[in-house]
Amino acid sequence: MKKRVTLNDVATHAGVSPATASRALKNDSSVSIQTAQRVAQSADALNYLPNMAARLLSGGASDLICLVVPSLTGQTLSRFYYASLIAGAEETAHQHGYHLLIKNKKESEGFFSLLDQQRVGGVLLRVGHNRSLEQDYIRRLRRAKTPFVLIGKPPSGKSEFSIHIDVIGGARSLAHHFAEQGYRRILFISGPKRNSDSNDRYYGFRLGLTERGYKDSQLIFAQGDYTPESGFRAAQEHIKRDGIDAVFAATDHTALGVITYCASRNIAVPDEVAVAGYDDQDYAAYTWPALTTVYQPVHELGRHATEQLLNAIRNSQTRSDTMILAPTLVIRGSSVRSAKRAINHQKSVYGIG
Amino acid sequence: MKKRVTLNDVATHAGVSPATASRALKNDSSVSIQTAQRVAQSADALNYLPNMAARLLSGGASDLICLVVPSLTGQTLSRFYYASLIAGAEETAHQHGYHLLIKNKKESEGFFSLLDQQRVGGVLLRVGHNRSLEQDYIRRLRRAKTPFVLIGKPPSGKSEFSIHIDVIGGARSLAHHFAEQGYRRILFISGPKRNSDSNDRYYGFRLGLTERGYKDSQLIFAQGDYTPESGFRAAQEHIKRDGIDAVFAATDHTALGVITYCASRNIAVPDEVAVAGYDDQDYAAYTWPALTTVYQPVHELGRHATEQLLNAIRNSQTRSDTMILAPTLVIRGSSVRSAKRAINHQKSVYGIG
DNA sequence: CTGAAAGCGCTTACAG
DNA sequence: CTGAAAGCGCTTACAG
Repeated sequence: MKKRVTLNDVATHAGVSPATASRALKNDSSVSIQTAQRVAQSADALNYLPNMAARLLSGGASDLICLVVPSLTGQTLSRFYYASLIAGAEETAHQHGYHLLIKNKKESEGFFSLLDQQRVGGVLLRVGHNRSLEQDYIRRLRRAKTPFVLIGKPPSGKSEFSIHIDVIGGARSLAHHFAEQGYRRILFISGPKRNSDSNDRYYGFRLGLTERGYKDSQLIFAQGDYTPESGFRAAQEHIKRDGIDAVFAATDHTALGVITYCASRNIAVPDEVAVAGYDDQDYAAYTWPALTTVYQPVHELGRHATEQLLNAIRNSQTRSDTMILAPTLVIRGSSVRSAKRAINHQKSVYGIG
Repeated sequence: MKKRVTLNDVATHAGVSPATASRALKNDSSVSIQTAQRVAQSADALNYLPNMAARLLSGGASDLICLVVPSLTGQTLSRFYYASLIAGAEETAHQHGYHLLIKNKKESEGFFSLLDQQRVGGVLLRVGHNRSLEQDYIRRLRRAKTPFVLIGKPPSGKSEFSIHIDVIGGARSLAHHFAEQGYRRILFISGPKRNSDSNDRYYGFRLGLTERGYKDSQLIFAQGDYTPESGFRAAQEHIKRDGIDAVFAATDHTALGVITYCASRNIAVPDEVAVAGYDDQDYAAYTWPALTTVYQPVHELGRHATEQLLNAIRNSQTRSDTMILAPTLVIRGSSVRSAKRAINHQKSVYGIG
């Protein structure tokens, strides 16, 4: 069993002191270029890997990044979203030699102890679910001087680096699409109360309708919770009673509940009632009819957030920019009323000739 | 800014040496009970948290657990599955004071360096996708003497601790259900080639049919890849040509493609063709008709795997048991041929009748 | 630009 | 059962 190679070995090999080797390896500008090169070569030749425990103990930086998310299983939305987010973050972290730690937001003590011990080099914090808890996190992060990036909109009043998807814009463009199709009485089925994503979807959707001259009375709000069941129920309660001709559900899952309700009651989609969702889940192209929805670049969100964080770590700069990613409206059969066109659309989706 | 409290502080407070305090805190049997209690109280009183970097550097054990998964985004199956698995593992790890690291299996160098440096206390390795790579992992894990638990069936010939869901049993019980319903010509749509899960679903399903007296010629195999699209295509190719009256898709996603195909061709489900999937995705209860499927306790899988790993870490015992979790057959409307009602629904829903 | 030295906070033989 | 001491592998003032 060969001994692990240490900084000392590298230093000896390069003919310098461990101190110099240490500096050279972290690109300290005080080291001469030739020395730095020599050390780099030696490290390479010996296949040197720094011992993180030692580095950490003596005040060095950690190569761990922590992604803090709300419960992975709570809402039906979450699994899809967070798996993509984690994948994007992990991939990017790995490319830069970092490792990704996952923490549940509600387990704050565990996280804070990590922070107090400076065990993580940076933090990705998903926000928008529990402002006061999130404020606690931000406070602790600041105190620990640990770089962080917020995923979602930052709690108001603070300026942090944050990144989010333009949810309002996505919902707005969907409203414009509905307007083009000429729908007159529209049902919106929300996610859980106080969920900022759901609120933004409602806000953007209403904004888009207003811009197209709709009146408040043409938009009906139903409380939902992101589940298919809540979509089914809201459809059941409102579609007939309120003469609804189009439904925008805050989530594809919820839209699926609406489609199921319509199927069970012989209500033709989209000809009697148009339906749209949000998220572009895996299956959205394969419901019947295929579901109009908004694609969110969640994987890219994970990537960019991590890249920004690594930037902040390396430059120890505290920027407070906001980065916004654009979603994409995906129009499918469930919201396009021209029957023939819809059929053709289906055909092309499924490669039917 | 208050100084961090160290082992030394605890030792002083308890009136013992740091060495004794260290031993007491890790329940070394050589410490007297009274001393151990006193130290524990002091640690409590001072709110002591061990410095993991220091512990690690001096040969102590890590409080990190690493979960190694194949790509989180590759197959459509994966997101649902891995988000649940991660959630179960994270939750359990946290309860025991451990932190969870996520690694992509294909990024093996990063993982191996973690291993070589003894930075992780234990590893959860998801297997069943790439035997030779997985063998490499196991070899390195053994060499590093790092405790690990395999999630999935272990590569043959080796005895390791492993845990998996009884996929064969789940598919078998679904076959029995199909037999009860009296279906005569059955289409199976697989996942990707060489995917062990998919193979097990096929194997178990065929076994179940054989047990009920079916002949080989009554079961038709179609190659799929877990996507809805592959379900649509396989249905298109086989259902009419081969006179299929029931379809078992290796995944709910794929089953959804089959249902969509049937809807697009006015084929009544389940009255003309019964459909079943596997996984019990969030939406399975909300397709039309609701999808018969097999629920897999993935969250529990994550929990149990982590618990077993922590056991192995604490007792430094090398067990080689296999733990098997039972799936649950969930019978819904898509496979139960009861009614005129269903036919009428179908007709009106899709504007036939 | 470089080196000698102290120190980070623990663990673990080694003595008693 | 307990303590003194060395050491884990790095980083970083402090001198030059």
